[in-house]
Amino acid sequence: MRYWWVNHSKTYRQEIDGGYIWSPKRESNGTRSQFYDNLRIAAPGEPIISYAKGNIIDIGRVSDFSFTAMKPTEFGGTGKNWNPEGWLLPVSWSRVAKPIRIDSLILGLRPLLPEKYSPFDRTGRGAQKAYLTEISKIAFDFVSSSSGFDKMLENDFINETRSDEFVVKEENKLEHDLECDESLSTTERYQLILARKGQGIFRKNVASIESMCRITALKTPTLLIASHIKPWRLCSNSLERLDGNNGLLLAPHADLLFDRGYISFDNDGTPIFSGKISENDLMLLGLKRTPLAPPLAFSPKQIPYLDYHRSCVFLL
DNA sequence: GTTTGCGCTCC
DNA sequence: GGAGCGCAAAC
Repeated sequence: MRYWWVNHSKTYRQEIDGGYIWSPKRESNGTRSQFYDNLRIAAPGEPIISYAKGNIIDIGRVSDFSFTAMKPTEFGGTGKNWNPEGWLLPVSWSRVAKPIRIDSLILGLRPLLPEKYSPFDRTGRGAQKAYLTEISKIAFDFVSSSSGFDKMLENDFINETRSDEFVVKEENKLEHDLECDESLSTTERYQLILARKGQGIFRKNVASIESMCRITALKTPTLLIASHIKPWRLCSNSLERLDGNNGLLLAPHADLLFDRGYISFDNDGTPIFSGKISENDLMLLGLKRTPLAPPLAFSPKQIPYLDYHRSCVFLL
């Protein structure tokens, strides 16, 4: 169990109301940031303290693993120079009974914060580049006991917002945009929308390249789902959305796990299972039995899509 | 006035 | 690559 602290900047309101935190994947100059990478590390159930404008007003719990998502439209002009591709981490937020001024805590809290990647600088000012920072249990308990929100975290989080809800929202918006896109022909629009569900031309294109589920060896066409390797919502154009090389035929449960990043593949066709899913669950799903489908190497045209899946969808 | 953003420097 | 500083900008 890890404990987290987030320094919201101008997007405090949007993130609390929306039930998430979002960061770019990279700094605007392209370099990595530990504060951004932390969104990939946070796991469901872990607590987060929200800090903004000198106050702790909200406390949250991570409600699902982070996933690749474009900068939320509700940010508007804020964060114009942030990279648009980022991580979205679903968080279930609750308001604390009484907001806490940071000034009343900082003297006691400062010595409990990490030397590196601290959310505050030595003078007690919010650290400029800090976003999501990991704090110790001791630091978390200190804030928690000073403010009496310990029991707010005891409730079950199983019904809280999952990544799927954000994904569906994003897809619906994109679909609406596609319907209104005058630069596309009617049939093209129709096919792109069918492709979202793995139907139409896209499925036909995939079926000409793939013949069975690469996880379960299932071959029955009526049971196989045509799944995008690079997710439909993240494709940059019509070509990627309809390209058969950007698809796999998967059994329904394998499709869901592939979609959510629990499964990916090496270029030689060997399945990779994420450490974020237990061996026992994989066994219960019948995905860890031997022998699986024999690995079949991917073609050079499929590999860029797989690279994308491993780096942007697969759960590390 | 208070908090945040950005560019710069230092190690 | 991370931290600190000063000043500008935003609220």
